[in-house]
Amino acid sequence: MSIGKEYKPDEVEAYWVETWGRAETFQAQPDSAASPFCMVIPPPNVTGELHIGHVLVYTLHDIVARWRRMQGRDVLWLPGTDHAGIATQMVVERELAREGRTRADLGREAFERRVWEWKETYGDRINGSLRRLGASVDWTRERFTLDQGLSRAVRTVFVQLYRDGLIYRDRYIVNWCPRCHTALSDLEAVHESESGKLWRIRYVDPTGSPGVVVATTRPETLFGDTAVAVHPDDPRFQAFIGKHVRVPLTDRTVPVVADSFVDPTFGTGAVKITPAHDPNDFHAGRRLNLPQIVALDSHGKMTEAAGSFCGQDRFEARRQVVEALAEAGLLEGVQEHALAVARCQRCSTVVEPHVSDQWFVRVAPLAEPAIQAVESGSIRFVPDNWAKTYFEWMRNIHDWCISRQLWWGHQIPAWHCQQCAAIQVTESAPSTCDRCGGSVVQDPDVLDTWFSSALWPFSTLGWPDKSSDLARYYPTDLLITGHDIIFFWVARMIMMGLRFMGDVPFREVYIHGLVRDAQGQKMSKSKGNTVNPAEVQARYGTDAVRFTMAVLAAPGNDIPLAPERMEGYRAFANKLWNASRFVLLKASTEETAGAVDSCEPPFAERWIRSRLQVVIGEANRSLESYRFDRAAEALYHFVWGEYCDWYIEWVKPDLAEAATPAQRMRARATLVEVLGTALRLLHPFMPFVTAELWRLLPDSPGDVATAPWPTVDPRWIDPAVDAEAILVQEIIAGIRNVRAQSNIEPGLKIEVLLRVRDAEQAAIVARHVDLIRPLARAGSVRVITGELPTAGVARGVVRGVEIAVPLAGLVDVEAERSRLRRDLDKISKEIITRAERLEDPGFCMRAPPAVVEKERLTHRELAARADRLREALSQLDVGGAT
RNA sequence: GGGCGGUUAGCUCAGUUGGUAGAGCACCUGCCUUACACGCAGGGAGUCGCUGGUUCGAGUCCAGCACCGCCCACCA
Repeated sequence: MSIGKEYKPDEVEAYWVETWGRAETFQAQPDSAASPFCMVIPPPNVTGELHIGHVLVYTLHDIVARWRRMQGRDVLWLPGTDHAGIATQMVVERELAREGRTRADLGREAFERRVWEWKETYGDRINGSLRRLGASVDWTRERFTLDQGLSRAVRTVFVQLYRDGLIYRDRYIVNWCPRCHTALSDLEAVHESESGKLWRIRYVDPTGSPGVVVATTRPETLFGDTAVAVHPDDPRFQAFIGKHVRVPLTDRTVPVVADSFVDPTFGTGAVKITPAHDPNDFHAGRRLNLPQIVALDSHGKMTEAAGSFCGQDRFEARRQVVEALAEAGLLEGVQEHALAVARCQRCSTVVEPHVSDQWFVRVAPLAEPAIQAVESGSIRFVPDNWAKTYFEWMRNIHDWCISRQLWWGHQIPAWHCQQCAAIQVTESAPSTCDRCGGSVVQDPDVLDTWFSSALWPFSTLGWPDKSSDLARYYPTDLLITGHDIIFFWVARMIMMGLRFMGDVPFREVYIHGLVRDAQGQKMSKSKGNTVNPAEVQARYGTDAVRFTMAVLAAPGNDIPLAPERMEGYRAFANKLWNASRFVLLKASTEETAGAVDSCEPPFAERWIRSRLQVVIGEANRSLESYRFDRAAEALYHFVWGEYCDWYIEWVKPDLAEAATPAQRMRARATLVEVLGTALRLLHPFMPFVTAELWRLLPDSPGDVATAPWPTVDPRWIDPAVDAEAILVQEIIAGIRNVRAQSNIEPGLKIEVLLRVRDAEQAAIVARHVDLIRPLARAGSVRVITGELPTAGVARGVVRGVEIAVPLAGLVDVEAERSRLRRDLDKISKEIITRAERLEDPGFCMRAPPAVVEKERLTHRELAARADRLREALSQLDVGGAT
């Protein structure tokens, strides 16, 4: 076995990606007696690339998966990809555009074939990235939202919901993207605040009165006006209600109607009603039985209804209409006006309210039980404040427009009769119309991508068949996802799961933050601050990237990803590597001895084992509550701050020639055992380096991924030992501090004198002189019972233990004086605050006696120490003078 | 308009039940000490957003304010 000075992630990762990729390590074991633990992956876009946000989610998933697996659970982490309707179609259309073609040139079938080719070509990229991340998914159960099984699930759900009256078709005003040429759901129309204008336009009364001035942000839609509305109680307009006014630039007149939805305080108090181009007006139109006039077509261009403006783009038309109004003397004013513009989530085109035939899910009846499930605790959000967001949305939910005028997706299982226009909704194509016998044609629309995603937790497990996987793994245990898709995905999975499985789709939902850049800015391609996963994995190692994600994943917080953090955890991986290197070099000896068990565990061993139990407990508690950050931090601190910084240093003498064989064996065994446990604890976070090191351990115990998860052995927990070790460590640090502050040559062996507070401390120091001496680079360490010498020494104090290093002639008098003064200053301030507290009768009477007593003791001690410092200072002056 | 978060060291953030403010990074100083310079040792650094209240005692509990962020929304 050879192990280099540097951890080289690329070689190690390549080996393990290969090993884990071909082995069946991560295949679920449905026949095992182990209790199942299931997660479904939030499916990435099949033609997309893994971005840094995926790295976060999948790292968190994998931590849980590996941890649960090591705990002995039968883990199923099910992988798969999403067909991602609009997104994918756009990508392929863009490719076509480069060839100078459109999807219309190809026709639907050829276009669909083209997208499938894309999927075959690029679908593997995402899986390769997932492998390189170390994701321990069950590849034998991989799914795709458009594969046969899932498509059948989609059709089954659609048909059932239709028969239950929860899916309906309506000619309705929807969000329409004129560029993508499809309807969008409310969620896919993203509102952005922009500055616009509010125009005041006069609608004259043909009978002669001045008419009514309306306020609008969209003058170009006036060609679609079919009424002007005012508030029924608005005194300004009483005379006009029921009369007709002329729509500017046209010959049409429309009635002035009264409706209480009009806000008399806004604008002029009168509003034009354009039922075909404004959601509000659409409803008003339905209420008031107004006709619809379509002034804008599905491409956002003016129709013939706009007369001479016909064919113009909507924004151009707006300019020209305003101009024409001004010329006609009908423009009464214009003002700046902040408005929320809805844009297409995919292409940012301004969304147009558009009346068309669409399919909808009646959501309210589905939402009710979904709210219940979270209220009752059947589903738990982590952190739980996300439940509020969920409730807020669910309680105000609107029907969901699920039809898209796209070609890539699940075609709606509805057939239209070409003769009688009857609609049949069935899972497979009927041969003829069941009403008139005419020929039928399938509805051309496809379903919103999120429709199939909503079924993911059960469709992937075999539903609608009663598969054994479904029986064993549904409900899944945990869903990990971002808050940005709580409405898109989480809520809908809950509704569909409850409806079709009669049970929740998952018991817990962990909501992670968004990955941002080091300055906390949102990452975006346009800002150029994105982080490429493959790049950082190559630079820092996958384990470092993963560990960074884990340690930054504080619940409720976004993840500011700074390169320095990844550098830091690359160093940690290297530290672990080198600590292991030390252990392995010491352990790979020919020496064998049997007497290990018979000798008492030395103090350092008792300490590190005690600390180990504590960190195991901490890791467990943290993981149970999804505090990935705490678990990672605890492990980092244990490995680096305790195992490496103290235990390895303390144990070195036991490994030396001068030690007994039994001491050496004991030390080696402990080093290996504690390291092995640390490797197992770290494995979920840093799978590669831990797997490699575990493989190199003596007697090569197999794959760490299937090694048992450590459990706390309470017999080793010893708070007294912990406390004792802390005192010893602080004394060492105190001596080092004296050395550094007094500019004592690093290599020089010094004499150390200690004045302790009590017999207990004296005993502790006496017991551990051998632990103090080498780390303090001291030739001798002596406990003095009387006063410490005040002249010719460098001194310090820690936890009531006063330290003096006699160094005749070597003491830097100036440095020592300023140091003593600083100490005295600090202590004096502390004495004052404590004295004030003790003089406060309120404190003495009301605070618990123990607290008061402790305060009094500390005060006395500090005062005594201040005296000694003053003494030392005066002596220093005397000594310095000589 | 409604809702949800946040404000603690130069940066990013921890701070469990109120009891002398922490970590990582950055910074300064000294060390190639025989696992590791991706390292070792030491150090400096904070009016815990503001104002009031409860309390012997508030970063922590309460109220108000300020600023910042996010989400939802059919006020033209």
